Amino acid sequence: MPRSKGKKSSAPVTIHDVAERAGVAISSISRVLSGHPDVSERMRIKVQKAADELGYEPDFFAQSLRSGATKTIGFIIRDISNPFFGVIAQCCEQELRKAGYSMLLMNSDGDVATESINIAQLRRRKIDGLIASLVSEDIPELNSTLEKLNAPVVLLDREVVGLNSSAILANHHQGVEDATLDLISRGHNRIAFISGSTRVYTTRDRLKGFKSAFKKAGVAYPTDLVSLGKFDAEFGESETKRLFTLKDRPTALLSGGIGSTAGAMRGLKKLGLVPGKDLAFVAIDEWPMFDVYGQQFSSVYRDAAMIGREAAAALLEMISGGSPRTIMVETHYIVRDSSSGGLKAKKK
Amino acid sequence: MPRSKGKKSSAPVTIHDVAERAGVAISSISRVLSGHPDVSERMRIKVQKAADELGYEPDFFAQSLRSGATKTIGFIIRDISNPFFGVIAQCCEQELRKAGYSMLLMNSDGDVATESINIAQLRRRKIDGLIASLVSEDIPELNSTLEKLNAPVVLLDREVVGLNSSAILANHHQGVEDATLDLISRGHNRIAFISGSTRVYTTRDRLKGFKSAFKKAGVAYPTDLVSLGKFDAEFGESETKRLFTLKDRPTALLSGGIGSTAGAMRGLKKLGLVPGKDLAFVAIDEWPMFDVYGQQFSSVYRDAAMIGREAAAALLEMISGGSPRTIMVETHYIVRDSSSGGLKAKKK
DNA sequence: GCATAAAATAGAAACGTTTCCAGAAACGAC
DNA sequence: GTCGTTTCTGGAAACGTTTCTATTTTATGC
Repeated sequence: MPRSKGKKSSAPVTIHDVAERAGVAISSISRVLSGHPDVSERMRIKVQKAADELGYEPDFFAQSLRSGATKTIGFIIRDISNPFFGVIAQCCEQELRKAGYSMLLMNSDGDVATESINIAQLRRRKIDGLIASLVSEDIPELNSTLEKLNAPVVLLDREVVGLNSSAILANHHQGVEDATLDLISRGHNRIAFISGSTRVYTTRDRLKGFKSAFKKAGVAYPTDLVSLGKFDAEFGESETKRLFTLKDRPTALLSGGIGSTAGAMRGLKKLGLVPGKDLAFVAIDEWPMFDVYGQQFSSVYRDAAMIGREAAAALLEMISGGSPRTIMVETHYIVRDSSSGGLKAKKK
Repeated sequence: MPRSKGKKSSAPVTIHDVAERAGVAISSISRVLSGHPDVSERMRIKVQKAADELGYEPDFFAQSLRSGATKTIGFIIRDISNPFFGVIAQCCEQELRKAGYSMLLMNSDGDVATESINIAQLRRRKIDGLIASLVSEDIPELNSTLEKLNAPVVLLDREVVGLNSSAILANHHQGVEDATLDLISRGHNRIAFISGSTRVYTTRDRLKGFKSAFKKAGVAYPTDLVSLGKFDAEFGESETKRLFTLKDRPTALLSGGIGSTAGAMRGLKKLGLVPGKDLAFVAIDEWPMFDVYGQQFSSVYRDAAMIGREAAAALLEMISGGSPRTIMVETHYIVRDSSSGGLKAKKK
């Protein structure tokens, strides 16, 4: 018995009670409260009064069962404790709330199976729409799973071919290329790059920018310093340790995403290397308050709040019949202290 | 029409379809699938087979409407982009998911009215339980609003008198007292303290620790350096600026909570003051990765992941009939670089 | 084999809405 | 007045389950 008994909490007031009090049919109550046009002024007042007096609130589940609309949006991300996702979720929830929708939050824990279970759960809950940052883009059953949802979908930084969904994509390659070119122009050519799996757009687009910078600069692309695997901190840390203990070790590092950056920073610390001094360091995506920490980190910045708002807007648009669309969000290379360093030996 | 038509998506399979296929009554389907004891093995197999073949999934809303249980938990916090809350939400959601519950996330934006609207919304959605970090403890209608929910409640770091709910409280005063005593022993007596409103337990308990440290040390308590108002960064920044431009300005600062800390750091930066050098600085609550930033910040630490898990556990316990309980989480003063500084003039 | 109890099943009544349909009232035009 | 339209209202049928009650079947003890 999940709902506590409540000492003397009178049974909840239903549409029948209102009908009885107003002395009209229940269908009239429903019509008045849902703003149906064919209702006389006299009826409207009578019903409104009775409803107010009784403090009537329509039962959500009965409404959803009958009408099919749940006013509920699913939100799936790897990990809500990642502050970048946190900002997206916050802004998104605010926008959805304004429009009368509530948000069902689920962490996928970066796991394909968990993600799939979550989507199934959301389908049973008949969500009106889904906003998701998927673990991977090329899971075989993914498209059919999402289509079975029978609800509009907005993907965050993912490109799933053949799926009729909206997407909020970031223009990663631009920011990463700018950052890489800056590092090259400072004299670096051994630049390390750590990011997640190439099975998602995010990584592929970052890599594109990284590669094109070397091409544009006419410098050899350091294949051995590129490490792509997972977005989490564990991977970032172990790969940082590995790369920075190589014989011909890198002089600069780009870390892709909050998780990678966290891992990289921890790894560097354990190796006793200081960003901005012993190496040049650029983080892709910012931590909150990145600009005020004692040490100033360079970054490739994108506006998480805007991503959240745009995702909500795109979804609401689709719910009310609009077509899917793709929104491109700009990224910007922000130069701070940590872009220096790593070349002392060579400068001499 | 919120649910898209779906080109040829066959109508969803209902319990009637399964009953027809298996050649039994619909009540038998329900009994088998909900694990009712009075079911023959033959029936169980027959029904299971039919259900599997049709890919039957019970309609969530019909179930909830009839049974009253929604398997949904409300989660209300000020702001999910605060990484401290993010960790709590993440761990909490994981635990709830394991138990078959989903989480409805709502930001209160630190606003009493928004919070109240959110609670009303959750009531209409007949949540099975609520986990909340409330904006304030002494809103007049708060108790009745929460009681009308008719579901168990777990409060995060809040003490609401007369409410029959569980609570996860942190032992703030211990950590704050330790930190303050350390600063006093280093020679500080002009220590500033910024935190949120005293209308919540969090602030009151921190203040208690702050005050008792001065008493224990026999040092005059600097009333003019205590600033209590809001938890957000704006307040933290403006108060930091105000306090550190006083004539007899403080030599140390404790900032209460992630928001205050963010604001304080920004304020100090604008004033050109460096923590650990121009002043001693202790943050109450940690940022993720606090320990690896170039600059090492001292903190009063508490385990957010544990808070999230405990909250989920306490709620699930109450849902299955257990009594409310209060869990006390320890805090620890962690000394890092930023506890130094601020006393150069005096040292000479 | 027969009464009796226990186990298994079917049927129907909820749960609280929305929405369809039919009919009543009101209205103007003739 | 009668007729055809509108405008409004009431009744009832959904929506897809769970659960209560009644009935049938099976098992048990003698």
